[in-house]
Order: sequence, then structure tokens, then C-alpha cells
Amino acid sequence: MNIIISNNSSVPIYEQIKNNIINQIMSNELQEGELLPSIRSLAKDIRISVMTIKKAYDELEIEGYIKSVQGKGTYVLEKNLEQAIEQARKDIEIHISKIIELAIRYDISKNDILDIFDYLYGSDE
Amino acid sequence: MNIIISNNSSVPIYEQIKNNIINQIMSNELQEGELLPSIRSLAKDIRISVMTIKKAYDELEIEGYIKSVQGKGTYVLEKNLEQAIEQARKDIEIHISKIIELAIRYDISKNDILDIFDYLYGSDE
Amino acid sequence: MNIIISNNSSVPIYEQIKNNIINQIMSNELQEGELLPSIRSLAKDIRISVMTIKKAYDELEIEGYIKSVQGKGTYVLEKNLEQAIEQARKDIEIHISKIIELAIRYDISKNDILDIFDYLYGSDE
Amino acid sequence: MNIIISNNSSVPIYEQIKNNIINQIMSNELQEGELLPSIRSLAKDIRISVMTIKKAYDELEIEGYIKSVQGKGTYVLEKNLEQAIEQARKDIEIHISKIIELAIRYDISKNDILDIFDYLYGSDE
DNA sequence: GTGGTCTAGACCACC
DNA sequence: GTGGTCTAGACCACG
Repeated sequence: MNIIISNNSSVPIYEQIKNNIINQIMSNELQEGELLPSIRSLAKDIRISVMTIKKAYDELEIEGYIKSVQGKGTYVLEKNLEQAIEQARKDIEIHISKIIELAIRYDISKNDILDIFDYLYGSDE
Repeated sequence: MNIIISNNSSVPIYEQIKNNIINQIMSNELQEGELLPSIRSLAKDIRISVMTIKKAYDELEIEGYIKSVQGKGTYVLEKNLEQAIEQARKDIEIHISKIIELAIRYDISKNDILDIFDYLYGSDE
Repeated sequence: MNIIISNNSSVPIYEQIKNNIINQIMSNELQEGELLPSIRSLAKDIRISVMTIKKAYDELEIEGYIKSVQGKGTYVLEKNLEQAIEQARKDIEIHISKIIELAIRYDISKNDILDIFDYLYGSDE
Repeated sequence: MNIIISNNSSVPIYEQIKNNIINQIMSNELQEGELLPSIRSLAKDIRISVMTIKKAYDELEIEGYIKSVQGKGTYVLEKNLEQAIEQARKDIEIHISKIIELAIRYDISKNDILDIFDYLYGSDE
């Protein structure tokens, strides 16, 4: 398993691990039923504390991506793409609502927001 | 003073009151030096416990929007617009970053997001 | 805040803390908007590690009972009793479904299950 | 061999296969010494990847239900009924404990729970 | 002061 | 071996 962690990022390490694994599941690099590395082996591998890996796995389990079983390991669950996209759209709507509330409150123009959007969109992979 | 409170919202009532007052200050409906209603009269008015109003006013004071003076009442302070807008822009950037992350992960197009944005922007006051 | 923790219980400490706080919210000992003890002060108070308190608070936040705000503290949210009962009934149905699946698989009689139920129900407070 | 797989279930497919085979063993539809279908023929039959069937068989072997012998196939082992029932009873107790905890917290009566139980029990096969 | 994150160990239960 | 929990510190960002 290839996970690259940046210690300087403002994104918490457990979030980086989560995102990495979600992306691997979504791109089919990790497939349904597959066993993830054990929390201890992954911790050793990428030189991160066990508790941090555990937190990443815990959240992935809550969000329905994986399932940890005591004594056995941690498996990738079936991905329910439709439901995941549905949820993502709802999340995006919530973020946009909050942006609009702030924009109205502080009189930030629609164009300003679209500029920020374009800037950040371009800088991403 | 018009404040509409939703009991079903996941946002705590005192937060709703805070947001409402901040919005009124920022839109100049409440102006610098203006007296806010007393805690007790507002509590009676919108049928909310005195303690809840107190908490909202306390936090607004901590955050520098208003100032309570014993025996005189609570009045609106000078807006620190620059700092507030600075913070709002940072918050907007964070929201947009999360939107972009979701969009990339679930292959939601930029146009789809702009459509949602236009739709929500139009429906707002 | 009174929380009594048993170190000998098979119930994890963070679960005991969670249950205790939920019960206090449900019985109105903790009221909407109220500030919970800080994770550090509670940790010191009941001689438990900060991380354990944090885990309890985190799960309470996920389940919608409280809200932690950086730099400010942790507040009790409005409780939505109807929704909570609705959710509890669904959870109970899921547990019962699993019990029935096991009972059928291993040919455990309905009466046996009712006996276990009566036994455990009686032993509880 | 009749196995019905649901693609929409949150239960991983290999788990569904496992549960199905365990149920057939416990109900004597599959008897001690009987040969299971080969991994490849079953995979073809229910249109599931060979790897998924392999994982189900692997786990069933680890858990002591079946035994694969190279060149001969996979056959059903003697049931360890006592141990399995023991475990099932423990699982049922855990489920009932959680039900009682929810019932007390949300003031759901014993009769309500027994009604749900009767309803679900009746509707099952 | 507050919460948010992280470490480098430890012991337990399950397999 | 595996995951589940817990400790007793630490440093950071926010207020």
C-alpha cells in the first residue's frame, strides 16, 4: 500500500490517510473484500502512531468504506457508488449554502467567489 | 428587532441569535452605537430563555461585535470589517477546497457545481 | 458533573462516559446550551486520559448530542426527542433481526430468548 | 447449491456466501462429508468473482466449518454445534443488553419490544 | 483558557 | 497474528 504523508500539511495525518484510501477504493486499486494492511503494520510502514491509523480506519468504517473485525483484520466493503455520489452532492450543497451566507453577510461578490473557485480548482490535480 | 428561530435546526438557538445579529450589523440594519434590546425584553419577545440570550450576547461581546455596560444596556460596536472579511474569505476558501475534493473524487463536473451555486444563489434573499 | 467509572467493567470507559452524559441530557440534568466540562478538566477530575474523554465527546458529537468548538468548549445541543426515539426503535429492530437470524440458524427457541430477555431485563436498574 | 446474493446489501458478498453456507450446514441441508461445489463452478453459477468465493471458503475453513483438500475438493466438516451455540447465545445476550439499554433510555416499554419481536419473528421464514 | 491532533508505548480479547 | 482500548504526556490553533 502506497501512502504518502506530509507532516507539514495543515490537513491532519488521519485525514490524509483516509483520503488516500478512499481514492484507492474509488479508483479500484483497492477492491471489495480485500484486506487492508493491519493498523500496526501500516503504522510501522509509514512511521505513524498506531492510534492515528486507528482513527483513520475508524472514520472510514463509520463512513461505510471498510469494516474492521477483531482478530481478523480490516476489509474493504462494497462501494455503493450511487449513494456516495448522492451524499457528495448534498455535502456540496451544504458547503455552497454556507459560502452564500458569508458572501451576503460580508458583501463579497459572486465573481469574487468564482475567482477563488477557479484559482483553487486550477491548483488541484 | 426581528429574529426568527428554528427549533428544529441542528444549530443551537444562541448561535442562530448570534448569526442573526451579526448579519444585521453587517448589513447596517444595526448601526454603530445603537442599543440592542435588553436581554429580558428580547427573551420575552422571541420566547426564549434569558440564559440563552445571555449566552448569545456574551459571545457577541467576546467576538467584538457588541459591548454591554452595566446600567446602560448593550450597544453595537464599530465594525472591524477588514478583519471580518479576511476571516470570511478564509472560510470560503476552506469550503471551496472541500467542494473541489468531493468533485474530483466523485467525478462531478465544474459545470454541475456552478449550476448548484447559481440555483442556491438565486433562491436566497 | 458526576460520572462514576468502573475500571473492571467490560464496557469501555469512553462508552461509560457517553452513556452517562446521554442519560444526563435525556433527564434534563444537562440542558440545551449548557457548557460541558472541558476535556482536560474532566480528565483530571475522574482521573482518565484526555484522549479517552475526547473519544467519548467525539462520538457524542457524531450522534448529535453535543457540539465541540475549538477554543470555546463543548455545548449541549437541543435534543430532538422524537427523532431519537425513532432512531432507537430502528436500532432495536435491527438487533432483534440479528437475534432471530441466530435463533433460526442454531435452533434456539423463542422461549429461550424470552428467558434471556427477562433475566437481563430484571438485572438492570 | 442455492445462494442468493444481494448487491445492494451493506454486507460484503463473501460474508453473504459464508452466512448462507453456514446456515445450510446448521440446517443439515449440507451434511458432514458432503462436497461443496468447486470455487470455479460456484463462481460461474452465481456470477461472482473467483476471488470472492475463495475468500468465503478460506474463512469458512479458518472457522472450522469446511476443509479444502488439494485435488479432491472442499467438503463439510463435522459441526461443532456446542461451541457454535455457545457463541450464538453470547451474541444474543449482547444484542438483548443493547436493546434493554435503549429501552430504558427512551422509555420504551417491555411490551413494545415484545411486540416488535413477535412481528419480526412471524414475518421470517 | 479551550478543543484538535499526535506519539510511543501498553494490555486485553479474539482468531 | 489481528483489532480495541487506554495512558500520560506533547504541540498546535483558536479565543
